[in-house]
Amino acid sequence: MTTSGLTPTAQDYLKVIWGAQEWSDEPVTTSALAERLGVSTPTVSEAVKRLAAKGLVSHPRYGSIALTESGRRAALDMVRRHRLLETFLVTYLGYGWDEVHEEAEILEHAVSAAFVDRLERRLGRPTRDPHGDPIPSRDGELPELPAVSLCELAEGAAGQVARVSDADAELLRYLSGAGIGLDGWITVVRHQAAAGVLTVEVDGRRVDLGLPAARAVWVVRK
Amino acid sequence: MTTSGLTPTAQDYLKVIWGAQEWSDEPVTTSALAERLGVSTPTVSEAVKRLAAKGLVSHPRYGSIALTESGRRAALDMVRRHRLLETFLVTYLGYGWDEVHEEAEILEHAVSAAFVDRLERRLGRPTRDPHGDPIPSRDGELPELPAVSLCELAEGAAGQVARVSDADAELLRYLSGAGIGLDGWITVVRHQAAAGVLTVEVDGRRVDLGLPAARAVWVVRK
DNA sequence: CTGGGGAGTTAGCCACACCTAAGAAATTAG
DNA sequence: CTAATTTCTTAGGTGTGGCTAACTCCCCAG
Repeated sequence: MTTSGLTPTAQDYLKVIWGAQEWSDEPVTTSALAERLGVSTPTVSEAVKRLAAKGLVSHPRYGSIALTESGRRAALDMVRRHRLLETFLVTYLGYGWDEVHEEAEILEHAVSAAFVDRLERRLGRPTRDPHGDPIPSRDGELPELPAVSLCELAEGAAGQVARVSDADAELLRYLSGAGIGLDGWITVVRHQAAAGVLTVEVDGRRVDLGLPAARAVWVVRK
Repeated sequence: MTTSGLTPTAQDYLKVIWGAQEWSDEPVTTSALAERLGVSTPTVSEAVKRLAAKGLVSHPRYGSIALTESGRRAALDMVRRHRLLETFLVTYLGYGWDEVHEEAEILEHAVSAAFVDRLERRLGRPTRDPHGDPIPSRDGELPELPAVSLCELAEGAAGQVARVSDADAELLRYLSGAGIGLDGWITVVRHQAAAGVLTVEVDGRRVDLGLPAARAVWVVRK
């Protein structure tokens, strides 16, 4: 219901705006959206104008873009679709966790609400996707998990992997190769801030992670 | 490969042209396509012009529209996608055979070639969809089944249901209710051509079918 | 063999989603 | 506090996919 009547492009904009809002305090700007969506700023300007006309976002001239309540609902519906689809691709079709994002990105615009509900039931109402991201409920609830980035962990501290950013498929493959996967245990051995390297121990093996990699891995302490 | 680079609309046109070519000898006209696609004739005219420019169809001015070889390949790829998806929706998500067509109609444009191949493997390389329609192979082979419409059967003759047209969901529900399903046995009891009614026997029960219903059911004799 | 009438195409319009180039606003620098 | 720079928007163009209205072509009937 909430996403019907929206074009795939509009759905994408809402999802990206939601993500930008969620993961940082910086204002959501035209250029930031253009960057993430891979389009020019005028294209974003026009699209945001259309979204505002539909009451899905607010955008004071030259100001920061924000979702309205109905915009947020639509965005979360897309996130729900995306994460359920990723779960399906892994558990039913045997995709790797590095391969699902692109496919889900397209499929999320194509499946019906009935499909999503059936899929959720069939998958056993999962609470997180293959990367550990929580799956929003049908009514827009999004469980918050108490995880922190590997970077936040002090030397000697250990944690269980709860979430890994799916933004970079290459990185996901690297992490798999290093033995890092969901629910695995990691101990931080040494911070080398200057070198931008974090040494961790996984399954008794030592692994050096660059800062981007370390930032992408979220763990639950202890 | 063969369908990539085509818009969903173009894919739909090709599929409909293929269907029109396949199921009747009548020339494929602009107005026939407009009818089936639910758009105006000028819209079809423009779209066909674009398809012809891409070498997917031939259309002599004011003449009949026909697929080229590459057009046929693309159309069959869409048919393959559609039928595999219908099979999936029934076997994995528990859809009824009357509910799958619409959903597959959208999904067929969204799934990747890799998805289709994985799905086919996962489903055990099925040869027909939930309505008995044969599923084209990846290289465009389409098994022909030796079935005839119920109408062709003489009084007293029996046959096994091999294929039911999925064009009308209402009709599919009616047939299910009457106990008619894939692989079931049917005996023709009486033709009443004047009344447009065919009396058949299914599971020991007598059922009266109207002509549209009888035409939609295909059986293998004996 | 000439007129209609119906089918098909062209013309001209709108919306969406993209672009580049140019102009307006806000912020930052001097 | 002006000036320069960055950022955003407007202007104008393209392609796809729709529409209605008007025109053109083909064919059949008289």
